[in-house]
Amino acid sequence: MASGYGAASMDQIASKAGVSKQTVYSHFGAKDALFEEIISSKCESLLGADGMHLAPDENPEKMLFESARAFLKVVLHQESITLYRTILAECGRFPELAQAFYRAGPKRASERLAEYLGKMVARGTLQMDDPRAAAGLFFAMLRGDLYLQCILALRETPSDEEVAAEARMVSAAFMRAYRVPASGD
Amino acid sequence: MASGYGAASMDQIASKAGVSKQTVYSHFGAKDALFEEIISSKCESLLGADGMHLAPDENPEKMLFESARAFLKVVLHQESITLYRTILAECGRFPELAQAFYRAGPKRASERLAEYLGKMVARGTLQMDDPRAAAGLFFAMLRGDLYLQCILALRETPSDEEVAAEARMVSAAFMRAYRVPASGD
DNA sequence: GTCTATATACAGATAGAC
DNA sequence: GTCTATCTGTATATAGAC
Repeated sequence: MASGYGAASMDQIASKAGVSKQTVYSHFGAKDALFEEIISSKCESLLGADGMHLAPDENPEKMLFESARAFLKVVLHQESITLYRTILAECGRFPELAQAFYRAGPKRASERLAEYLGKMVARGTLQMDDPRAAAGLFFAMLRGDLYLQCILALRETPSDEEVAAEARMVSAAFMRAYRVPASGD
Repeated sequence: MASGYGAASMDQIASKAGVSKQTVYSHFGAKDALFEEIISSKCESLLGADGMHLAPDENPEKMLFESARAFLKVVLHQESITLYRTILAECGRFPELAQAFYRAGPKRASERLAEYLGKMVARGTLQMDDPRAAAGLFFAMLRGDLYLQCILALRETPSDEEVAAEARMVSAAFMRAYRVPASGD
């Protein structure tokens, strides 16, 4: 994960695993098969367990804020960032890994939020034409400047306070865009 | 650009350039120096010329829509996507390239938009606490699901119509979040 | 099953002729 | 300045002993 597909040699891998190279080949057959197994496994373990608890009876801005914080916590984690970089670097050679990543992460999270937003619209708590598009925008806003700087390795992993502030800003902006307007607006 | 730093061999590069390997070495000295020259040059040529014409006297939603379209046109271009993937893959080995990318692209665009948004706030056309944060959210929304799918090579480059629709959706959402509320709201 | 030793290929970089 | 030929290291993958 630290070196990427090309730079990580089978010698290094065997050495770090404390076994010989032949043992690695006995278990996985070839380098590309080992790589696919590692990456698809990481997609599930890192992105699979989302911490979103979208209770329809709670205050929606609070729910959005907590979801935002949980999402940022996951995607800003160093392992997720390394995973994302690795998949992007090799998505030409291993297209199925990009799909596994997309489905386990962004797609799943967006679908769950869209379902919640749909309920809020039905209740008259929020107002929007397309809950799926709105959910996409919500997570897109969370992949903002802070995320970009972390992905590009231009800054350290943010503190919990910075993450909370970012989550607060995004959930507030989302609410301004999709709240139910007061009468006269 | 098509292979990335590790997989692109100096033999291939020399062959594609129609010269011998020694000629490449005479001009650039080493592989890393050649790589840095290519990438930083691409950062400027691809991201430097932004097509944003932010006229303060025009309708702000129209200005935002046109800026959104121009931004998407650039970042969804195949060359920009390849550049971004390459920089992410090598940002550990070449941190200064990530900086050059960030400054030439996201930072520059965001600063220009923030300046425009500040003017709109001063005029009372828009309403927001932090124009820089709002500008960041605007471009973050444009790096949404469509962008993510292109980056991950999960779909083809979108048509002009799809780009326009995405730009329309984002500029509309931005306006809903930052418009000046009517009296009574 | 796991090891050491090796086959084969190709990488980045350089020497020296023209 | 540009070429061909070569040095040196290291990669993936395999053979065969224990």
